[in-house]
Amino acid sequence: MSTGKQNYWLFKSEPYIYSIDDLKRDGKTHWEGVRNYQARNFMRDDMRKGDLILYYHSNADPPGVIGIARVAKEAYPDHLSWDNKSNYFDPKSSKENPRWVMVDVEFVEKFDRLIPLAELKRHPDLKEMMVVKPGMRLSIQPVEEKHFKIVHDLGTS
DNA sequence: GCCAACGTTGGC
DNA sequence: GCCAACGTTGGC
Repeated sequence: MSTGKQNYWLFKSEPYIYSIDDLKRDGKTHWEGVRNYQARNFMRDDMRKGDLILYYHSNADPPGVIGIARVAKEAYPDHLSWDNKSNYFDPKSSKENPRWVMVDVEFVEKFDRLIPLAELKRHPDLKEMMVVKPGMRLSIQPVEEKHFKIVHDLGTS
């Protein structure tokens, strides 16, 4: 899957924990605390610097895509996983043998409006997009280029 | 706040 | 290696 060409992603974040406005303020952040193997493998194996990200607000009212971010640094060990004072501590991870990784993400743009999940579900050309599938909980998802472009257009037109 | 869907853990 | 119990996610 990692072909060297640009890939596209969707990152979920709960806005009251870390919203796109937080990312805009910070400019760049560590995408910390991913503790799901599928999501980790995407970060570790397929994510490249410059990949573009649909920034998704989950557990929001309504949930949906609110902007664009970019991969600023490729996967490296998540040091919080061996920090026993962190919420993200995992006793099975160590400095010698890290189990989890994170990437750095930078702000690109905030949409003029949030594109609600319901609107994505309704869109005839987004039926195959992962995020609209029932029961899809993965917090980091690959996105097809054509889907990325459609959602980007919805957010900026 | 509910709860269905899903992932992980751990006893056997 | 099965699978029940448990914890988490996240839309509603």
